[in-house]
Amino acid sequence: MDFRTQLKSSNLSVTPVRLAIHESLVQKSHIEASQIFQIVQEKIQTTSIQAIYKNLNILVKHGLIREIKPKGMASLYEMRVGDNHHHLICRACDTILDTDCLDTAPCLTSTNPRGFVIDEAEIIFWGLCPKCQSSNKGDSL
Amino acid sequence: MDFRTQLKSSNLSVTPVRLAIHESLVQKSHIEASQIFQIVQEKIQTTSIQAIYKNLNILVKHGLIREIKPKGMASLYEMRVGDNHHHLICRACDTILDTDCLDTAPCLTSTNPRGFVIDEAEIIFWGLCPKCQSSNKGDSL
DNA sequence: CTTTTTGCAAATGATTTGCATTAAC
DNA sequence: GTTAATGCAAATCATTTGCAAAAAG
Repeated sequence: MDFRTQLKSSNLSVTPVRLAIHESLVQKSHIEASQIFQIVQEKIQTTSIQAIYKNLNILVKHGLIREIKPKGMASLYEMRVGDNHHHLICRACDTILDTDCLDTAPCLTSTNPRGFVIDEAEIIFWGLCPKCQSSNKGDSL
Repeated sequence: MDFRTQLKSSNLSVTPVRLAIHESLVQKSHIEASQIFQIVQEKIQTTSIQAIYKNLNILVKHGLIREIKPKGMASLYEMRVGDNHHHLICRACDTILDTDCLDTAPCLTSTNPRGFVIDEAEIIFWGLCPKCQSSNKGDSL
């Protein structure tokens, strides 16, 4: 499904800024808001970093883009969502690579995907705790 | 090894602020700097949030505490380090639970640890990429 | 007595909010 | 026309930096 259609499906307006954000993320994955702003600005000189942030938040909320927040870095954004892929980050140069799920539990085995020497595997599971499942708290998300 | 000893092993001074930070993290895990500040302040009224941050950074760097940075939240700190445990976060109430590594690859199976209904498993592998292994970049870390 | 840490003030960086103008539907 | 998005300004929040005074070794 193309991005315009995705926007419409989420009842979001198709605007030049949103299309430009999409383009920037197709061009380069795992980039932060300020970098997106720079790329969008080339097309739309009058845009603002605040509009970028507002849109990124909206797009994340509607599941059109994904946000990752590695410790020590600003939030990074990417187009790939809901495909259970993960990230390899180099401590030295901040290079970020996508990696599909490994067959063996990655927190136990220091397997060596893409030539990385891994010293830490950090996993966060997002969901609803037992209490919030039974209450209505989950509904508003 | 007790915390004073750990500090000395890392050539760090044993100071009241550091001991109070340690106490606060023993008291409650996965708390952010401002919460640590509040707890430390009860003991040491004259302390400052900046001293807390400086110490947290130092302690993280020396591996005495661990930092986690879930998207949408401030950095959280905990005493458990180097034991390959991971985190379950409730989207609704922000409850955070520790979880040991699962036997099956958690990104593939939406297993249900601790009663959580998991909708996303986010993994970040930290390490050195092939290029930085061969250069001297990794040495300074 | 030398080095490290602290407390304070100020700065920075990332991100959010409010509101009037403008563009999408 | 009505609703949603934009651009701008200002505010907020998390975090860092610089420096002189105080505490630790």
